Amino acid sequence: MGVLINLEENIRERWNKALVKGFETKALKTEDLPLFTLEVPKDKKFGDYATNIAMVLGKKEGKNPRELALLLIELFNSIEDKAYIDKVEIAGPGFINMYLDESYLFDIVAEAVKAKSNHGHTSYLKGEKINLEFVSANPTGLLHMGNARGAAIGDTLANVLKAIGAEVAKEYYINDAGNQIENFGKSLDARYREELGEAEVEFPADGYHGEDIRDTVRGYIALHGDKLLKLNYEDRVKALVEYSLEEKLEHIKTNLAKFGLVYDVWYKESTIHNSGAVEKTLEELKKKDFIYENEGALWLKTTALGEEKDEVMIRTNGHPTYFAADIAYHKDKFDRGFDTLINIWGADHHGHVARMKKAMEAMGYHGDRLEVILMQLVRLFKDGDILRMSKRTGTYVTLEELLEEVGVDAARYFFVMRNPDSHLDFDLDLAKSQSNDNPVYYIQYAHARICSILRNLEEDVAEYLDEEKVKLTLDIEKDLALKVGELEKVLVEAGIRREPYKVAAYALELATLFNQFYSSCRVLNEADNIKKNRLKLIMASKYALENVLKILGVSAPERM
RNA sequence: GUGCCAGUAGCUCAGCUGGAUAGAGCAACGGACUUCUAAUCCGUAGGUCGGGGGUUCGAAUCCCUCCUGGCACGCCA
Repeated sequence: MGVLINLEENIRERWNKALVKGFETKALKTEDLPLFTLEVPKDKKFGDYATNIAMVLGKKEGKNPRELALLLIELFNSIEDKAYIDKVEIAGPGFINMYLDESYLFDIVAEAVKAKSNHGHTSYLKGEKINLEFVSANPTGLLHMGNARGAAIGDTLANVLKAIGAEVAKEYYINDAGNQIENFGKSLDARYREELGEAEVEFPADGYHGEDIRDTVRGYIALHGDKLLKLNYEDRVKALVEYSLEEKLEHIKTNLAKFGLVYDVWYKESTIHNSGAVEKTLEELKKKDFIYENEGALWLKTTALGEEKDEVMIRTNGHPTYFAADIAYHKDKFDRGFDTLINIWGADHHGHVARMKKAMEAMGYHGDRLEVILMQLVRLFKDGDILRMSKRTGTYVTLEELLEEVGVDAARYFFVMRNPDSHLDFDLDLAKSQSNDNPVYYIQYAHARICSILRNLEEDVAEYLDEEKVKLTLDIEKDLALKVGELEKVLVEAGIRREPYKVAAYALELATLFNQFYSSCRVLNEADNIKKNRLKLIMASKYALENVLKILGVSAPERM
C-alpha cells in the first residue's frame, strides 16, 4: 500500500489504542470501540484529517463533546506512534482536527516516482476472482450508444479492479438462442428472398427492420448466391442465421476492439442449452422443491424466496425461458471458480435483478455474490431533439459511427464520467464538434505539457530523481502532491463501490491542479534545488496521469 | 396501480454509509501570453439542495408524505 492508505490506517490505529488505554485506565466509561469517521475536511483550516470521535462518544460518556475531546486528545498524544501527526486541535461542536507533518507529501512524491506505472496500484482485493459481464448485446444487430456506455463502464471497472489486485475476467454473453433468434431468422429469410427478386415478401411485423440486416444478407448472397432458395424454410433459415450470427459477432468484436475493449471470454447461450446445463439446473431446483407444474409449464417458486410472483422456467411449448437459461449460466460462472459476479445491465432489465439473486440463493449461493450495476439509458440528442434508439425500427447511431465522429478517447471518457444511475444525455453535435469543452482534452493537455517540459530539459530527467527528499513550499505544489497520492484511495473506493466514474472525476481534478501549478510555477530555469524538486513533482504527476488515463482507456499523447 | 432510478447554480452534473460556510465544469461578465504548449490560468456573479412534515447536538444526506420525469411490471430477452 502507498503512503496515504498506510497513514490513515496508522491514525485510526492510534485512536483505537488511545481508546483502549482510556478504558483500561478507567478514564472512559464505555468499553466498546465506537465507529468513528476519519475524514479529510473540506476546508484546509480544519487540518489534514478530522474525526468525530468525541461527538460519537459524547452521549455515552455523559460529557459534552468538546470536554471529552480534551481527554481523548490527551490519550491520543500519550500513544507512542506519532507517524506524521504534527498537531491536534478541538474545533467547532467537538471535531478533533489533525494537522500532519508535511513530510508525508515528500514521501508521496518519492513513492510515485519510484513506483512509476504501478503508482496507485494496491493489493486490496488480492485473491478475489471476479467475473465481469457487460455489453452482451444481441448479435442480431449493431452496437448502439447504450452498449457503448456499458462497454466503457465495464472495461474501466475491470481495469480499476485489476489495479487494486483482483483477478478479473471480462465476459460477453452471446444470446444466440431463443425467440429473438427465431425472429432474426424470419427477418433474414424475408430480406434474402426480397434481395433475390421475389415480389411482395411479407416482412415479419416484429422483425428487425435495420438496414444492416440487408447488408448482411447481401454479403451472404455475394458469397453463396441464391442456392438457399432450393432448400426448405427451416434449412434456409438455419443457414442464414448461422452465417449472420458469425458475421454480426465479428463486427461487434471488431468495433469493441476499436473502442479499446478486448474480452477474456465469449460465452454462447446455446452452449448452456446444448450442454444440458439447463436440465441439470432444473433438476437441482426440483430436488430442493423449488419447482412445480401449473397449466403445462414449470415454475420456479420465487415467492417462497420473497418475490411477488413465481416465474416460468419451462414454457408450455417445452422450451426453457431466458430466465432458466440465465440461472444455469450464472451457476456455470460460479462453478468456474469466481467469488463475485458483476453484471452490467441496462435499467430496462431491473425487474430481472431481484429474481436472479433469489434464484442464486435457491441454488445455494449467496445472492450478494451476484451484483448488478444498472445503467440508466443513454439519451441521444441531435439538433436539440431526442433521438429514440430502437433496433426494431433501425433508428440508432452505432458505436462505429460514434468512433468515426468523436474518436475513442472522447467517447470512452464521456460514457464513463457519469454515475450510471443518471441518464446520460449525449449531445451528438457537441461531441462531433470536437469541442474544447470536452474534459478529456484538458486532461491530455496536462500530460502533453509535462512531456513538453521534459523535452526542453537538456539532461535525462533520471539525473534529477535521486533519493533525496523533495521540499515543496507553495500551496499549489503541496496540493498537487497530495492529489498524486490520492490515486490509490480513489482506485480502492471506485473498485469496492463499483463506481468507475470516480476515476474520471479524479483525472480531471489532477489535471486541474497540474494546470494551476504549471501557470504559477516554472520548472526549468529555476535554481537547482527548486528545479530538482519540481521535476520530481511533475514526474510523480506524470505517472499518476498516465496510470489513470490507462485505466480509463484514454491515450496520453506527448504532444497536442 | 405497484416497484426501481432521478429531481442540487441558467445548462450538465459531483457531494448522499448524517458533520463545520453546499462544490466543479460549461455558459455570462472582467482580467492575464517577451518566459517550459493560452486546448491554459486568475477574478466576479450565480442556490427555497422538487414541496411539506419528522428523527437530533447537527439533514442535500436518514424516515414519512406529496409532486414531476424516466424505466420496469410477458410462458420476451
